[in-house]
Amino acid sequence: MKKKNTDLRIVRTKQSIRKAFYELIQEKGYEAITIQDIADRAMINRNTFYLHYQNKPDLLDTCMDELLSELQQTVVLCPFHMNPFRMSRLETVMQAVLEHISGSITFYYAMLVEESRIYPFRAKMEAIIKGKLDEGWKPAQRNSPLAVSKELLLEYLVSAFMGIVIWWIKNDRPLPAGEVSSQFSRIVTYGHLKAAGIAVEE
Amino acid sequence: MKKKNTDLRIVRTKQSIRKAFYELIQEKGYEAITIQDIADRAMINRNTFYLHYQNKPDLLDTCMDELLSELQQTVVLCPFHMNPFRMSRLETVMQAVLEHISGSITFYYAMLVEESRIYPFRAKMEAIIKGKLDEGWKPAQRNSPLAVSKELLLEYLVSAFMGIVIWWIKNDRPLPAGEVSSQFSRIVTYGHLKAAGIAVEE
DNA sequence: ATAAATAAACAACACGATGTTCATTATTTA
DNA sequence: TAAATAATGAACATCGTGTTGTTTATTTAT
Repeated sequence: MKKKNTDLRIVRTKQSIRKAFYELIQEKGYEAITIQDIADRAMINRNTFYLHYQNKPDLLDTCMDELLSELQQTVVLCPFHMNPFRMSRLETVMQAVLEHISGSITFYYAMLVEESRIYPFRAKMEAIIKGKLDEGWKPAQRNSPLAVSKELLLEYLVSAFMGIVIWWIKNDRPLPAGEVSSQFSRIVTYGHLKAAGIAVEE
Repeated sequence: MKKKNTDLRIVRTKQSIRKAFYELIQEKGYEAITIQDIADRAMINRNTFYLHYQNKPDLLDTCMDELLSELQQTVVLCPFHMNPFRMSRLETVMQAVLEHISGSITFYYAMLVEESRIYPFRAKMEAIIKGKLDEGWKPAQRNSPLAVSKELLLEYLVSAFMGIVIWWIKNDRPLPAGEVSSQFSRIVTYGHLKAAGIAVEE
């Protein structure tokens, strides 16, 4: 049974807060926002904010969960084959995600891109790795049927690289460095099907 | 010409601040640290902190740059072939990075893992993607010479996936969603060499 | 060795944001 | 129409920040 906020004052206030928050996030970034900012923009008293949310992180959580549950829906309902071209599983999911994101691009921008301005460590580290991987590219072969943009490929490599590194740190270094390195290298080089020895429904 | 801090008081103070900061970061996380915390731990007056650093982010920046310039050194000097087994370029760099990280594991943990507790959006989104990709795995083939751990492979896929998504958002959607999806899918499936039509020195 | 320079300590302050309390006013629901 | 409750407005204590003086201790230069 859903607790329904039948009182119009409540839904109206919550809406204004949410709207103000989204606007402010893209104007000055999450960190710089004060409760007073939100109250001013939403044209409510600052106390009223505390009537509905515990604090700023609480509001953020609510917004995140709201949007991510939409994403969840989008992804869960995502069929294995969604069109006549028999797109792969990954391709299908990726496309669905990108299209969902397009509908709420400013919030996703704030959450995923702005974030790296406040915690620039990951981005700085990525830049170093990227610089190294960027050395020694050979020019693309002409008319290669599979050719992808260099920029995209480089981003792909660096992201996977960083992801594995962070996974390794988070899980308290479950494998020796040499083992991780060689497995990573194999996946990158041969693709996930061959590398894994795993069959994935395509 | 290097500006040398010949005054022992300065180097001593800076060292204590740095040490205190590193300790506190792993004890309570960056966000929760106050200047007073650092001053107490370093056994200096709070004002003395402001004599050397502008604020907390400034101190963080200094520490980051210090560590990342070490990483830079490690990576730049990283030879293309570092051992008789003819490791690939990626493998070599990965191994060097992991070994470097092991030497400062607590700071890297704080910067790369703890971060996601403060900005949990990316992690939450990753979990959704991971859940979807985790469906429909087939068991690994026995004795596959290239077999890698499922956990590592899944992390690899999700990280690359998220990296491309963020790249796409950050660069103001430079390609249509369908194009990104199909290129991504190709790289994952066929490996970067075939997918790119690019020869990379191995 | 001594004097000038300066790092560090100590106290005080203004400022801004947070989160809470309480009385009052406005709006909704019964 | 009356009771319930959402919203307002003012006040307050608390905390962390960053700054400004003054005094003490240590280092550097003469």
